[in-house]
Amino acid sequence: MLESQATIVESCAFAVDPCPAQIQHRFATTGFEALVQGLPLRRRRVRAKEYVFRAGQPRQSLFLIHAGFFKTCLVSEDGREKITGFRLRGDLLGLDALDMQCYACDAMALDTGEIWELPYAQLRDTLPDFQERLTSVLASEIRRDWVWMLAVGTLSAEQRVVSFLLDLASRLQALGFSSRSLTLRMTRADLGNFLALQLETVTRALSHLQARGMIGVDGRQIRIEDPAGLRAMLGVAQAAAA
Amino acid sequence: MLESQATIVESCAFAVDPCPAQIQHRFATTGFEALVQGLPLRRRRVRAKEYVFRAGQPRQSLFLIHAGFFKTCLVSEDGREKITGFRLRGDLLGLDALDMQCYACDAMALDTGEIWELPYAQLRDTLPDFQERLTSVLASEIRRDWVWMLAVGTLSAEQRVVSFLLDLASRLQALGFSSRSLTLRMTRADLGNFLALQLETVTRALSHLQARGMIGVDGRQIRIEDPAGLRAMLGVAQAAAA
DNA sequence: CGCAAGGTTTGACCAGCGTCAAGAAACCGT
DNA sequence: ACGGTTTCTTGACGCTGGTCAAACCTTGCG
Repeated sequence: MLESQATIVESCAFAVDPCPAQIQHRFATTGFEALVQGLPLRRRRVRAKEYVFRAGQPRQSLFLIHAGFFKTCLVSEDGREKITGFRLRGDLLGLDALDMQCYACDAMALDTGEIWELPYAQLRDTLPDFQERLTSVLASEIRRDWVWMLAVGTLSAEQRVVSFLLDLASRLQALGFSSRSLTLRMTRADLGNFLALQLETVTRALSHLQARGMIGVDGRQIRIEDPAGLRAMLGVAQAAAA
Repeated sequence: MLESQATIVESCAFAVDPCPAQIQHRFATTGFEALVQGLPLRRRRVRAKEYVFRAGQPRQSLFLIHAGFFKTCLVSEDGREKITGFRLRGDLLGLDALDMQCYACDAMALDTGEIWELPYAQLRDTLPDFQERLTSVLASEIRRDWVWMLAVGTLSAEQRVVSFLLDLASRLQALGFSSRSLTLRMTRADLGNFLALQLETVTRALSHLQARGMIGVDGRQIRIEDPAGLRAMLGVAQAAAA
């Protein structure tokens, strides 16, 4: 469960007693790439550790990720830091500050990549259903956040790591990459921050999963050896029995 | 920090080195109550433990809380449950499912209250800046969630409880209630669920805070005796020194 | 009115994960 | 290629908070 992915039907359907309809949490691709195809957008190449924007900078635009791997990251005034998500191609950066003058978080590239700058005002006035699409993406982002809040609140350290790997794998697969082999572009500390764990705990979880033969770990290269086994660790078995 | 509140300037300003502008995380009142004033809305009274809607039910409307105290709550297919927020007057219920056919979460009243049904399609076509307002509320909700993710990821059990109390107090104050005396409408288990704690831990935190003379606890009645002391527990002191 | 069910508090115990530390490996920029 | 920095791994240890259990209180319902 708790996968957020693109075209693939979301695995986090909800158990609801009294109502017949099923929920499919599908975190759809934003579709913005197709939408803005042909528009004369400013494109910007970025390299690892470069900021797309930082919290507090005046907000003019949204950014559509065309390639690369990014993190968005909240910093409180007393210095506590929280990575709010890792973003891939098709994701929008800056959405969370739509109602503000400034960006609300930092957005940093973890890899070389390319982003397309979407001038907000212009798109709003030219694209007919721009606003509707934005609300869709925002609502989707909220549900995605909730699923992680659920994971952090209810899963053990190792389960969280498994959830993350499966989630990332399926997102990458939706983008056309292998679902078995993936590269973590973030540090263990970043991963721990996102999952509310210490970096040592992340390392230990990965080592342990490797010892059990469920994944292969070589630095940031991860091989998913036993997807079914990993999924079983998340208590799907329990649900299947019901 | 990590307070989400209405008219009051948000205390969660961010420390940002390289950029001059300050961020004020102000979780503004939606303003929807004034906006829909005079429209012939269906109003519905609810009592404690009544559902406004449940995950999976077909979504037709948004609901604006006019009175009462509500929780929204995610349930995964394997039965893990997560309260995603407590909602007060002025908050909208159902926003997170804007792009879906069905509601994505349960919304339950924790108290008698009144909600106003906002027919989505109608408002979209009649109110000029309806979409813009929705995106604002959605973006604000995302930031609010992030602040709690930060809290859960970085604060101790007792600090989380303190954060919650201060947050709730300021939200209630913004609605015209006392900021010193408040009633928790949810159970200890609900509170623990939201803060990623066990109910016993919540109880212990409250007891301990009472023993230190910072709050008064009488069942669900809480008195805030030492707001400054409570805020100091959240590491503001550290920031003030910087 | 009294019982049952749900909610709260407190204690005892302990395990999962955080903390600290040290060493190895990988990744720079020069 | 080299030295320095960052990142990763593993171990030892201890604390925070989870678990289990029991008693008490409140609420609602027959």
